[in-house]
Amino acid sequence: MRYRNTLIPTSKEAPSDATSVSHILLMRAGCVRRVGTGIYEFLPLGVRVLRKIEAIIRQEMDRAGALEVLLPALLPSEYFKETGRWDLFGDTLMRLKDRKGTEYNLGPTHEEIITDLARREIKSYRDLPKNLYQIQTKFRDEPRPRGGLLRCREFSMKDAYSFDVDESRALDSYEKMRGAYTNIFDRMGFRYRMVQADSGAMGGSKSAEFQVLVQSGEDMVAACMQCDYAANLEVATSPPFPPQGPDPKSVPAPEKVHTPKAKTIEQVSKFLGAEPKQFLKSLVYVAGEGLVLVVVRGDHEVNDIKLARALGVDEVFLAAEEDVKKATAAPVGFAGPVGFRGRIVVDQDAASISDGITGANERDHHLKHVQHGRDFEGEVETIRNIIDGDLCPSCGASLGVYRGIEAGHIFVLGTHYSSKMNATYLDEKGESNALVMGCYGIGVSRLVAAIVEQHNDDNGIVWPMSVAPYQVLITQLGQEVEVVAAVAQLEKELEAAGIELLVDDREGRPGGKFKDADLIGIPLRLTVGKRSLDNGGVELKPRTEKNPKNAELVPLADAAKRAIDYVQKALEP
RNA sequence: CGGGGUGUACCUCAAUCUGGUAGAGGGCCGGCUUUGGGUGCCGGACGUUGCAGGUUCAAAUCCUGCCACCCCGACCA
Repeated sequence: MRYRNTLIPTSKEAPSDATSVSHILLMRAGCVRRVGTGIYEFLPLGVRVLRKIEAIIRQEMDRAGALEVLLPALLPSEYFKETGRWDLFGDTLMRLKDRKGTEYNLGPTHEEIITDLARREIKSYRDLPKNLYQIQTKFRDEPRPRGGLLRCREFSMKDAYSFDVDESRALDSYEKMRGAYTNIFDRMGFRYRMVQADSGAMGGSKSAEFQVLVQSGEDMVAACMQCDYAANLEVATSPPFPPQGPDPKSVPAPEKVHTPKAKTIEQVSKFLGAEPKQFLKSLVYVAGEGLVLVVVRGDHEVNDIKLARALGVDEVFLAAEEDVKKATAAPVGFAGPVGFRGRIVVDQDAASISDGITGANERDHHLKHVQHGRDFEGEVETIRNIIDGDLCPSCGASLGVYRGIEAGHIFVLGTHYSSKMNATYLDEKGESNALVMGCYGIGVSRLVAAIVEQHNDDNGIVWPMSVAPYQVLITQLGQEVEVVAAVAQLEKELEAAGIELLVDDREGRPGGKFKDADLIGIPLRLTVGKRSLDNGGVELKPRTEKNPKNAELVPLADAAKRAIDYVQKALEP
């Protein structure tokens, strides 16, 4: 492809509404443009990346035995009404009516539609197992789209659904998908972890997320530095700390101390000369109807989702200042479990402190020598966030906490949808059973952004070869006859070898062309100019090589072969 | 939905506080110059200042209402 014949509108300046690296670079490199909040158009360069990603996904899905289908995006409301998700999805569902007033929604995901297909077309155990997938546009009225392609209202997703005779076969299907996903993310050059996730919402029995590790990620993941253990922060665990402090029997009775104006853990610990981990941090939460006093170690933080799960409620949030005053009879900052009338929940690592410091429920006062089980009662749960340095529950090594982008999610669904929609098959005995399902998603357009988040430098994008919009870029400097001829010769040889080639044949100064080359991030650059030819050939420089002086000068006759070798080597597994 | 911020040329932004002919840089078109990391100069096109009201001799600027977008929190590929 000749640059003059394509449309790659690059820009020196970052758009004002972009904050994430991927958003800025995809815009600057002319890959995408914003049309509305959470709605993007793909320009030629961006589409090529998208198609590369899709091709890898298709290959691996097909190889795992999945069958590609294409379901509609425009869905009559009856399907979502049948499972109750017409109401459950709430505002997130994009709804519309036709001229007759019939209700529709745009598909946010396709469990209902695929289950409908299955109940019509899959009748016998002989038809099983089946795994059907599609790559298709999804619509969700997100409360807050953000980060460019990272979180959109219209986005491309690969979704697959497996159907099996029973739970154990469903697990086989799940394992196959796990393997396919691993191949997919490996081939795209990601740094990622497969993590345990909270599978509650979808009603499934087993699930894992594929988290791409980047600073700008929305999710928090605790991952072991030694073994494979990795878990979403809301499900991550760590072994209980050994009891802290002196022998419990030797601890004197609680003693009230005056701590004027010291409210935060930091202030009080400084005032009393104690460490934060000796504190019983007490927080008042609203959970369902009532208030709950939550106690964690001073250097720990409460995880709201873990807390809600422990309490058996949908959600919890910190009580307002007024409610705290009412509940503790003291200003915020002096709450404590001793004498607190109401429900108390204690984190296991706070419960094991034998000699703790905590609020006295009285202005400017704290209590020393406080001990769970002796001085106050409270249900013991694990409700704190895992932090850097906590121990791995699997192997005992150190955990690290990372930010991640959820790029894929795999679930065993069970019969959640099939039983609601009466999707059954006949087994060998002629008995009717519900199909056992699994579902498997990958955010395809999100992957474009995730790749850029992980593969960039100060000058722009650095595409991995497997997903690069073009594999090789020829930067032509000058329009002299011998330069034009050399470029044409290289172009012919490379295209004959099936290399995806972009030739920057534009007029313009070298500086600008080099800047654009780095920005759009083609993995290998061949520079052809009068100077290089006089020096003996063309310059070959991988995008990963930052120093232009390290470009390699190769004879014109060898250049094409060298480039082809480079591309092939980069594509090897 | 709560909190914070921004709307001026295709893009990035000044001018708004203190009302008085709407500007710069980049990009784009034309010319000269330059030619290995965003050359320099000259000329040119591009605007209902988000929308609707109001105040005023006069509104980008002040007032009221609305809309859009971005960021921080509760959901998700």
